[in-house]
This record gives sequence, C-alpha cells and structure tokens, in this order.
Amino acid sequence: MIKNYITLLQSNDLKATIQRTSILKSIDQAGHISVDEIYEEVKELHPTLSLATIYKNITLMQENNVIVEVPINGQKSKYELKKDDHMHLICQVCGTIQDREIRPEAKEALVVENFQLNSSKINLYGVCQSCQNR
Amino acid sequence: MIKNYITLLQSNDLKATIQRTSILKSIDQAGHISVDEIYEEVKELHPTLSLATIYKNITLMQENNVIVEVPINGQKSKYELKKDDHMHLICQVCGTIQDREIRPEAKEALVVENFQLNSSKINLYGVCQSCQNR
DNA sequence: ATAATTGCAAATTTTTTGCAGGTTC
DNA sequence: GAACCTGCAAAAAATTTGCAATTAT
Repeated sequence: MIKNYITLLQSNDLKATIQRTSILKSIDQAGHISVDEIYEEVKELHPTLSLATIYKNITLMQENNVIVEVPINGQKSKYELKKDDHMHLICQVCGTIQDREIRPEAKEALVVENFQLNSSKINLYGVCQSCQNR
Repeated sequence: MIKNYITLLQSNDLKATIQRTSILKSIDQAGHISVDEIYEEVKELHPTLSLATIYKNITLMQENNVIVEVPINGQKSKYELKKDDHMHLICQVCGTIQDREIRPEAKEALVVENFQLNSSKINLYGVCQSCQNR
C-alpha cells in the first residue's frame, strides 16, 4: 500500500485533485477493481464524484502510466496501480485476484524469436487455496 | 483451418444453423476477431443476420466450449476457436495477434503452490517482425 | 412434432462528450 | 491568472431482452 497519491500523480504530470487521490486510494486498497466498484467505494466519501470523472481519469491515468488495465475473461476489466512485472492468479470460484512474481525461468522460457517484447500479461485461472478448503 | 463447422457444433450440443456456421467460419478464418468484425464479415453473405444473434451465439458457444474469449488491453475482446493451450503475441503497432506454443519449461515455471490451475492465459505485447522491418 | 433459434424493435447498460463553474499550481 | 478538472445532463455505443415467425432434428 502506497501512502502518497499526491506525489504519485504529480510525478506523472497530473494535477492532484481530491477525485484522483480518492480513485487511486480505492484502486490501491482493492488491489484490482472495476470502474463500477471504484464508483461504489468512492461515492461513500465523495457523493458528488461522478462516473464520468472516473472514466475520464481512468483513461488519463493509464496514459500517464499511473495505473494499468487488467482485462479478464468474462468480466469487466479491472485496474491496478502500475507496479513491477507480475502475474495474476484468478480464482474462478470467489473471483479474487492475487499477484505473484513471475519467476526468471518463466520469463526466459517465454522469449520468442522475431518479436520485440514490451510486456507480458499472464493470468492463471483456477481455484485459490481458501476455496479449495471448502 | 477447420472444414466442418456442422460437426463441431453438433458434437457440442448445438444445432447447426447457417448463422452459427457463418459465425464460426468468420472466427476461424480471422483467427481472432471481435463481435463487430464478425458482424461486418458475416453480413456480406447473410445481410439479415443480426447483431443480437451474434451476441447470443457468442455467449452460447463459449458455454459449450466451441470458442474462447481473448480479452485484450485497450480493445474490445476478440474470440477464437477453442484449441490447445497456446499464447498470443499481440503487435502494438498493427494489432495482429499470432498464436505460439507455450514451451513445457514455461508451463513448469508457472506452477504455483496452493493454487489449483485450470488454464493459463499468456499475452505478450510488443512489435511483430513485419512492423520491426518498417 | 417439438424444442430451439432467429430477427426485429425496444429496453438496458456502459461509455463518451460538451460545457459552465470550480480548482490546482 | 492560466490551464486544467469536475459534474451534470445529454448523446452515443454496446449489450440484452421479449416475442412472433421460422428452422433443425
């Protein structure tokens, strides 16, 4: 969990408005969260914050490398703070998403001839531990 | 490229309508294709085929394991025929998607403790060979 | 013959846009 | 003070639904 959303925004050329810090906080706390879920959360504290503002800022923050889209099979995309390379474990029972390091061996084994790789998106779908124990 | 969409449908408990075989053919030929693109293609031959029918069938064919959604950052989802495990090379310049085998070493290196893995979705974003040569 | 499927139009949901007033730096 | 942001309402785009007519098996 990050503390300083103001600095995060400003160091990426975005003005630090209350709306933006609230959205970032919501994303950071949840880990991975959709537009609707952000709206539900954020409107507790800021009832006037509009969905349009969330959409505009989601786009802007992606362009400015503050957040990243996480598209998921069968669901609306979620968003996360930009962070180091990692993969997602997506539980098909409870829907939670966990981050995991991508082991160096995996990165090596994914290298492809004749393709200039920029980023790897790895999502593993299955059943998380707590859902297995039920 | 598959020849027999009728058998494919019937062996998955779906009636073989012209609409469905047309949609499947369009997906198969394109490799990866969005709902809109399917609509554009299919309406050449079947001008009355409606978007509603495409949506209904995309859902149905996913449920019956005939096709698979491919969610992509910053774009509408595409769909592909269900096939053996593979990963996607997504060109950020021209947008094309290529299939590639996932090497066994990569599969091993992706195994995670305490997670019952059902399927791995791997998308590599970068620049394809022909876009590098320009 | 039966149950399922289609196409249309309408409804719903999701996302985008324009602009007046307010805010950040 | 200038440039940028927000919130609203309205528009546009995407997806779903209900139902009468048609089609697959």
